[in-house]
Amino acid sequence: MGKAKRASERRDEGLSLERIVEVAIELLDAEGEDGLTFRALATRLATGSGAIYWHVANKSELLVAASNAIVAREMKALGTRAAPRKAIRNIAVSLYEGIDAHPWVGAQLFRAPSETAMLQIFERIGREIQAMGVSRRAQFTSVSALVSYIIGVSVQNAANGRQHDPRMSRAEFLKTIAARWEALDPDEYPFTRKVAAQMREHNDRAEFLAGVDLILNGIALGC
Amino acid sequence: MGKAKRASERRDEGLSLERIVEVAIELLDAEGEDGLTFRALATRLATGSGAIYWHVANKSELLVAASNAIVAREMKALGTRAAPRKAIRNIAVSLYEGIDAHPWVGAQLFRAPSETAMLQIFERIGREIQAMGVSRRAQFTSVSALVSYIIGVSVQNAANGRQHDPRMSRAEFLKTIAARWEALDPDEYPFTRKVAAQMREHNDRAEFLAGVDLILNGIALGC
DNA sequence: ACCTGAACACCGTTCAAGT
DNA sequence: ACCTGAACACCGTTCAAGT
Repeated sequence: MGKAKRASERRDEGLSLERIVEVAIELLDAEGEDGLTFRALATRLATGSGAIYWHVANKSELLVAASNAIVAREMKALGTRAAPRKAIRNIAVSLYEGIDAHPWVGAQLFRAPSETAMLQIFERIGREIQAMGVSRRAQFTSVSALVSYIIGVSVQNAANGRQHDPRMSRAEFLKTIAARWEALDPDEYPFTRKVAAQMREHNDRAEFLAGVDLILNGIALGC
Repeated sequence: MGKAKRASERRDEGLSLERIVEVAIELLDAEGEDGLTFRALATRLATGSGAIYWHVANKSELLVAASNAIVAREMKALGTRAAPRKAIRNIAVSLYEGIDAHPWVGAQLFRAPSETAMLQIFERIGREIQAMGVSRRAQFTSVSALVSYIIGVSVQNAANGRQHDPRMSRAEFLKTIAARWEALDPDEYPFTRKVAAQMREHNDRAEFLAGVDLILNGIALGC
């Protein structure tokens, strides 16, 4: 052993999959999904666009690798010691914030659900559900529901963030939506009109966690 | 009144937004998201690609219109009379199956969450939550969680369906995945290995509905 | 007012040619 | 084994010209 795997560390010369993925992530974060082109990538890597194809089969594979890298990073950063419910909330928040910071990960997770990424999340939540004492036969359903909810809301939140003009503040944005809700047809949208005020004041992250708790309560009922 | 709005009915001549959207949906259903190009659309409509731009601003707007049309159709087809919990399950199943039959709707709902589509779903579920007697202050959170879960899982399910080779049966597919789960590293994936058998036998639609019930149970606890 | 279709700018991907 | 970069096929979108 000893210096056996030095090669994987610093290599300023030549391309490598890691280097390509790293620069792809930079591009995606800086300019969004449309910013990632093989031409832009090649320029930043000071090479020809064809060279990238030596290390990666196509763009879709590159996106999978990039989003796997983010999910793995987020999961690794998690502390390991917390009570089960608290631990699940931590995992949920990490993913929510990770996807919020890298919205393209969300899109990717949905376009081509990556098994490796999903498995990591599934496993972490599964262990906590087990620790909560959920019955053997309810475990699969409980974990599936939680994972789906957490990923689903995180991705929707990230997609929503890209929707509105970034010069508008969050408060202004909510105000605009709430005003639109209040102006809806009273016969067609009675309920939505009634909760418009709550829409104006709600906090997305808090609602997300409230939803996680709702599911956890439902799960706890079963055991 | 009387024959005042006849013009909106049959017009075999000339283009119209409705006609364009209709053909776009046919194309999307038949050949998937990549099949929708302005050139293919123009050919099917027997016109030039530029003509379409007279009726629709760009491709993104066309996708929004097409997916709104599907959601509206699905919501309209719903019966109106059922007990609240049953009604919510009906809405959930309609969306799940609608998105399963038109996977591109799912992708679209996430790429650019359409306010009109979301509002329709939010309103329908909201009325039922109100009918369940959920307290005023818990209503917004309850409906948000349900809508997020229902849309999220439906979209993920549709995306998963496009993943694997269509020649493989569902049972074969699950068997393959379960085998892969069982072969995972015992130290890194103890939980996932343990539930691999349940993965092999689970039914996606049933798990989806079980998740809805979990949330409904959590909601009912609060009131 | 509405349609036509060539033209433009820009992609992902391939591949013969190089080192 | 790995890199280069021109070439190919294919997009969305625009726009001068038509009716």
